[in-house]
Amino acid sequence: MSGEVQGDKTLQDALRRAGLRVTPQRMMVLAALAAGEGHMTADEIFDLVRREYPFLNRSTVYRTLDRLVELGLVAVTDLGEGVRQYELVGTQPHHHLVCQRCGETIELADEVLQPLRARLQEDYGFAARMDHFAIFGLCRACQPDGPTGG
Amino acid sequence: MSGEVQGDKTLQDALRRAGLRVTPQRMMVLAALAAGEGHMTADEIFDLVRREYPFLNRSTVYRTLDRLVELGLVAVTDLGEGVRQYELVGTQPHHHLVCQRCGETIELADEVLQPLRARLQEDYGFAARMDHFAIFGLCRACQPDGPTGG
DNA sequence: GTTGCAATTGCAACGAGTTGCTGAATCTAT
DNA sequence: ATAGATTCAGCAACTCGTTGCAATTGCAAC
Repeated sequence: MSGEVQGDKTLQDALRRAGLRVTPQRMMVLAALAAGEGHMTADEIFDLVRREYPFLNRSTVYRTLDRLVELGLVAVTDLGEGVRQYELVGTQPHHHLVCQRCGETIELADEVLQPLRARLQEDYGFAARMDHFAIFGLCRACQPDGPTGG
Repeated sequence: MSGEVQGDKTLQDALRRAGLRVTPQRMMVLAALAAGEGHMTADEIFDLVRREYPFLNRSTVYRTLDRLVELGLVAVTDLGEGVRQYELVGTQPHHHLVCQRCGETIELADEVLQPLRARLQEDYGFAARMDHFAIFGLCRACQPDGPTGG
């Protein structure tokens, strides 16, 4: 990842504005996230960065990801696979319905969550951060027989 | 066992109906869940059961809890504390808003999630299992431009 | 009561993620 | 460019949770 990725500067600024230091490790984690399309696990990021910088430590990756999530630059999601998925925020937000039986995941448009988000803000004064959400349950095929069936 | 709890029979039946065996370990895990009020971690359950039955293994607790969750008898929630919370389903379902900054948790009535649940069923044919949900974000006090200014 | 078989347990080893500590690096001010 | 203050990286050890395997147990049929 020796190439400057579009947005590097922006991400650097975001770190600075939050009072965080800009370190090579952080930039490399960010670059890895930008290089990968969609979700990445911490380990995928770890491996990708280590191709160029083999001294990076696992805990650094995790700590960096935690900071980025706090900042709202990165979204974490537990899709129930035993590993968390990380993703740069900034693209179109989307979410997932995960079937607990067959494992299928259905993509969910963000607008479906808007009413809930609005209500939480109004009634509870709570700013829900649902950048990349996972909702568990049963997909159509795995449901017993619908509401009327048995 | 000294821990006969109201509902033991019902829970036994539920296991049987699901084709699962009724084992002392399972009943003890269930009894522990019934004894504890509200959420319990796997370790709390483990410790509680081991007071009477010191030979119980950790993995048995986890596997039992997994089965119970599959059956819908128990709800798991990750409140972001690094440990999962388990709770017997059957009481009034409730959920939590968790502030990522100060850690405060606000209880959320189940009815707030009904519209979302209904829409997921209608539009996606997906039966969301939200027994005990955690939604992360920022509470009123921790929001940059809150009512009292930032 | 005994038998047979599948489900379940315990064990040990593993994988993901976290934490306290110390030396190193970043940033600010000069 | 340098010094000082403070954050951050790397390490190692730890916790929570999972998994493969062999021995055991629950349950139903005899």
